[in-house]
Amino acid sequence: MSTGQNIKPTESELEILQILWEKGECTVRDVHEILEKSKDAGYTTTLKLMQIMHEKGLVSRDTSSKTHIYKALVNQEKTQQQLVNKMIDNVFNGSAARLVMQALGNHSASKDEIDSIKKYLDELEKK
Amino acid sequence: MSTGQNIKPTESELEILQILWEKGECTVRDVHEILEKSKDAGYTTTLKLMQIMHEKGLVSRDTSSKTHIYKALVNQEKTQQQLVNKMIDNVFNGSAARLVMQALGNHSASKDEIDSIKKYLDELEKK
DNA sequence: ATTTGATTACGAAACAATTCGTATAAACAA
DNA sequence: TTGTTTATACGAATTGTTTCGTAATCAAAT
Repeated sequence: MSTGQNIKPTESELEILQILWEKGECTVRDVHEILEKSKDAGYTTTLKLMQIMHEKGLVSRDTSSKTHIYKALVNQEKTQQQLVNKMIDNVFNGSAARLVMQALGNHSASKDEIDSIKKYLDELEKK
Repeated sequence: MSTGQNIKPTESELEILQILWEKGECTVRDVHEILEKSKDAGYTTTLKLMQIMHEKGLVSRDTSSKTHIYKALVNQEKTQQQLVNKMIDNVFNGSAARLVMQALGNHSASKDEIDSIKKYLDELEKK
């Protein structure tokens, strides 16, 4: 039971959100240039995606100058939370613990990572 | 790098795989009756999905009797692994730790769950 | 044998996501 | 001004997913 919108970015949209979350404000070209490195798509494709994201309310757009400036409107953590919860339900039958173990098992977490997770668990347990 | 197939079940396919993983062998009706509880779709929809899954090699099908018997062909853990890795990349910028914390943060893990995760982390750290 | 019920097969519609070609407009340089 | 470059807008093709109606098939009951 959440008060917020129901966000469901597609995969392509998520790629773009990632960039916007990191960079803050971006033009289409900014985004496209980063996207290009890992993906093979034309400029107008990126443009169209970002326009659609704007229609959906995922991003804001400043059109005061010719080159428009985009910014993520959805919160990174909230979005991540939503996607993780969905995956827990959808893929791990509701068990957060199993997801966690699966995540750590393969993805070879570093010792530092493991320690920070432990600390986090301790915190969590106090409450 | 990975030797195995590249599995990418859709959301509906995942729902069905969940059931097959739990139940083992199933007819379309078996699956459909379970699906119906949480979802509103017709019988032939479920049938069609399972036929497509068969074409894709996600499930096996025994057609020796009129009522066909389906079984998951893709491994549960491997599939989960693949999806989690994808999410780590796609949503958490490569940080497993962040996914873990996000997963535990909200989804109100029980004390038991937390303890079992801690134990798991200890094991992991020994290696 | 005929009817009834349950099953699979097939095809197509409805919808959503992705991609890109082309048109148009603005900014800028010559 | 005129041409070049860089934007956005728009529409449409393509592909993938989900849904379901209808037909054909088989088995079991009458």
